[in-house]
Amino acid sequence: MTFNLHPMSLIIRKLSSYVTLNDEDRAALLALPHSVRTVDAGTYLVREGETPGRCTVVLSGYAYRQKITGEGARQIMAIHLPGDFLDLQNLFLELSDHNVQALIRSDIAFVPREALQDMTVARPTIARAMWIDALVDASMFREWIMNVGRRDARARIAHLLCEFALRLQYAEASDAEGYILPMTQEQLADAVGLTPVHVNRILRSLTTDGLIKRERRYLSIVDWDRMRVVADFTDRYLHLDQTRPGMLALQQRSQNDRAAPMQELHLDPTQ
Amino acid sequence: MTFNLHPMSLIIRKLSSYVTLNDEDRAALLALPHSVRTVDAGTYLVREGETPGRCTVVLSGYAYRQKITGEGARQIMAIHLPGDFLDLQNLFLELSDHNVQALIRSDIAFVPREALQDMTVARPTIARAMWIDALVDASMFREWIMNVGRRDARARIAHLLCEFALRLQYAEASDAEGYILPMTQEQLADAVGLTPVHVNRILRSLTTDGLIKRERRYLSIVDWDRMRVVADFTDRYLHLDQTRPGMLALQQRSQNDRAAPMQELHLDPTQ
DNA sequence: CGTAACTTTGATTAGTATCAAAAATGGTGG
DNA sequence: CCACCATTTTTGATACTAATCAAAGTTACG
Repeated sequence: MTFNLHPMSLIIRKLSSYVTLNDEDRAALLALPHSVRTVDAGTYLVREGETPGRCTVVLSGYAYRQKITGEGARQIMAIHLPGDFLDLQNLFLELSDHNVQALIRSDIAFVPREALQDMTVARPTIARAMWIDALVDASMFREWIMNVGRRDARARIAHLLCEFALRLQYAEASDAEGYILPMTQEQLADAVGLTPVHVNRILRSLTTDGLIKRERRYLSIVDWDRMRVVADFTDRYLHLDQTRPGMLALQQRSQNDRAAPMQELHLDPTQ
Repeated sequence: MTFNLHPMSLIIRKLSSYVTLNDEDRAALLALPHSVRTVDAGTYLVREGETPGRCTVVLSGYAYRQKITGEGARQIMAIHLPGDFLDLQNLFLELSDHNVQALIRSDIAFVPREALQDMTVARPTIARAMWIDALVDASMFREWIMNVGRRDARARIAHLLCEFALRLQYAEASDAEGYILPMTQEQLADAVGLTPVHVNRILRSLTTDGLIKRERRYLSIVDWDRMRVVADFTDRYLHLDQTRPGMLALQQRSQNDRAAPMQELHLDPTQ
């Protein structure tokens, strides 16, 4: 899978989902200095403890954020799709607190950090969009804390599968039927805080229960209604409802097809 | 515990830990419209699904971020200390994806959301500081994902206790000996993804093993060296190393006293 | 000083991890 | 195009951590 478009067009598309860019904004983005490289699966894009001198953007493929505990256990904290910025999380922090790796062979754009930092001053609208992007990432981190902290194995895995389906659909990187799950079961396990063996068993149980279908790595969610319940999935945390010129149609569709209102929570925890 | 200083001075102090504010920046902050209110424990400061019309800052007391699963289980995703902004996470997002509540009776400052948004355009340095603050929050979220996903019960709890100790010390809200743990064991459980019963057992085992000491809610870490190992704790994710005029002394001290170098990880996960 | 909230303890169960190994898949070079 | 090897997925048997259920102490508070 090689990348043909102008790399910055993907970024423009992404930022346009958060704010309305004017011509100058677009011109500034197109003028950003950058290089593009194809990297193999596993290539480190950012390393814990280092000061990234550049910001990276996924053009094609996937990347993931990861840390290793003192015991050697790995926790995956995020998966990134084409169009995602990888280093807004580090843009203003001296030392990276986690690793970022390519999940599969991917095309990556590299932009000098200073160029982006300068842009945050020169072009407030772009700054705002990048800020929003970082906030949405943070929201996903919060949901993952909940996923791993308070849902059982079945719900955790189902939740991750739902999240992928929706994000890929929004990124227009999947057909309506399903998608190619880009991760091994071991990586899945590290994303949901389980063992690979257990992930395997749950995946099959989801399959035999008629919630999902799998052929090789191709996965489709067969019964969205039941799946949403099992996964305890609501898409609010993805913040897909921001101003998205030109994406409203898609948004509508997804809301009808799959995001039918779950009954509202009105729990009032004692404190 | 009532709050006597000018509310904005706390914010200035906080932001100064990330950037160098000039007189105009300080003046702009002091001129921010705001109100102060004392709220009881449990008071909701932000509700999931709502659009917060104001940004809140903890002046005294504590606040926490929280979500409830469909099954009714609560996950606490962050604890905030005096000086922390609560709504930078929502500043540019339409609907809040989580709840924020006061942990104990607290003094809270409310700033109109637009006033802060305007400031991000008018005063880039302040914008940058607020952005950094949000990024540090995100870093803490990542660490919590790892805590809850890949550490066992003992390490999880120990880690949280270490985090508190360090953050409180930096906020100069604790003496050198220890601190008042502001949470019930049930809340602790919800922060680390365990049951209160199990938290209780682990706390005692940490006590009998001579790692911590407890009198009522007052907690002190007796053996930092062993505690750091048990907790798998490193403070990098707190990003206390940003430019901090006037706080270098404290930082030095903490590095000598408690943050002695752990042996570096050089694990190279297969991918 | 009485009551609600919180902490502590015990006994049992459930959910995942661990260990081990076989089957399937994917890629590579001959 | 096939044989081979590494990786990934699947399965089984057992161990263990943490959850659950239940209830007694303890502390905080009006």
